[in-house]
Amino acid sequence: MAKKKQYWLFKSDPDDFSWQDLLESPDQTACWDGVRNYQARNLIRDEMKEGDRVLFYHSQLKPPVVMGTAVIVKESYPDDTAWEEGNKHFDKRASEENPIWQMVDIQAEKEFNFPVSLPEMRETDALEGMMLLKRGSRLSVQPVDAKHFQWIVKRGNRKKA
DNA sequence: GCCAACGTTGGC
DNA sequence: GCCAACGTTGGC
Repeated sequence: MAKKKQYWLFKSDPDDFSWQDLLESPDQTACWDGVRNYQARNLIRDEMKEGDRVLFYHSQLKPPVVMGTAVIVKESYPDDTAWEEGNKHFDKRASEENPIWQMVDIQAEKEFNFPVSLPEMRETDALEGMMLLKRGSRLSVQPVDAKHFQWIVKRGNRKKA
């Protein structure tokens, strides 16, 4: 059953995992491990499909920016870092039999000519209602409307002067 | 570095 | 099941 393509935004603190880290990964592909929030987990487990496109967002920067786009290349499977002793995201309740947490793999698609900044997005009427722009929105993986995704991609990929 | 918003924990 | 305390996220 063909499903309509969906769009997402993945946040990452670049000190933890950056766009550059993704580009330097084998096949420019990495597993998105360490998500420890149920709402995010449910999106990963139930909603994300191979071929869905992703905005790769650097949080914590001044200003924060969307760096480029990626594609989901592997649908959800257990996040084994959850039961890896000493891992930053270790969860003592998790095990191979009861993984609790899930992850997907993403592959870099295109680096923007111009990273699109948060303040720039905030002042854009066309992005009205976008989850990222809502006050107190901390969800680290979140759905993005197609029209919002397309605006950001167009903006990021515009030709350099 | 500050702090608001949010999710989780744990006592009752 | 409520809710206060706490820890974390993340913009500023």
